[in-house]
Amino acid sequence: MVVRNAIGLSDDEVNRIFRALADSTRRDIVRRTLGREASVSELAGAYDMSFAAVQKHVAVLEGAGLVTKHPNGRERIVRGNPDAIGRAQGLLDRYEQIWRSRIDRLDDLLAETDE
Amino acid sequence: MVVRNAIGLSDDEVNRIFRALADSTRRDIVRRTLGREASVSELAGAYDMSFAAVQKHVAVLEGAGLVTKHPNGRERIVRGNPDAIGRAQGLLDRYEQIWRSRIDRLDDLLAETDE
DNA sequence: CTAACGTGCAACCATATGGTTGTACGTAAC
DNA sequence: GTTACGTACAACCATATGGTTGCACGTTAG
Repeated sequence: MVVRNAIGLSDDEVNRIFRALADSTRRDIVRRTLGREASVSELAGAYDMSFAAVQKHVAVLEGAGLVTKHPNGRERIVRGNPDAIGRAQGLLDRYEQIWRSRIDRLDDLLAETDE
Repeated sequence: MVVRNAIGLSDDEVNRIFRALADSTRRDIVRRTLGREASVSELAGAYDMSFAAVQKHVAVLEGAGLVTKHPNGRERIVRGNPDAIGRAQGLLDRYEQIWRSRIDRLDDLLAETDE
């Protein structure tokens, strides 16, 4: 059985999401395609690297669910997926909650000391 | 000159933050040490891998600013750093903003069509 | 003082990652 | 129909990553 967290993502899916975001080129592709969809070759033209390299970056993003690819004639249209961003935010939110609960426990300790 | 984004982090710093979060063991260390600080060997005892491996994971997290390490006798106390989590959230917020601004532009288009 | 503990670090290994070039193939344009 | 375009994919390479073991060294306990 695959372990899933509260957000409904497996550990592996979370790994892929953060891994995909850990590269400047890929973050830029997400930014671009969230604002306005683009074909793979259109994206490739924007970076100083081979078409195949950009193609790989898009594949990594697609594997993480951060973008989707839709065939359109001979082109593949890439669109940023805001849902995946939301899921990543949800993950970070949980860390903040843990931190807050720690603060609460510290407050409890102080309250006890006051008694 | 190092390029910095609106959050005040260089591209490289952002890479390190997401890279550090792209590993289940490291995310677990962050969770643990956000809730309650722990020594490196205490952490090492919690995972089925060598002390050195855990030590490396802590080093990666420290390099990303996600945890801090404080000497205490012969131990090193590891604490999760909630500020770094907040910065990562700030980054994802910007993506959401881009998405929203896209929606706004689409709304504008529709509004024009309605006229 | 000596033994045990906690840590840091180097060397090593297998695999993953990020890039390249080259080839093949469907689609569009002429 | 032929040519050019957009994409996919394989092979290859250098480097990064995630793990190991072994050793050195400061600190604490007996």
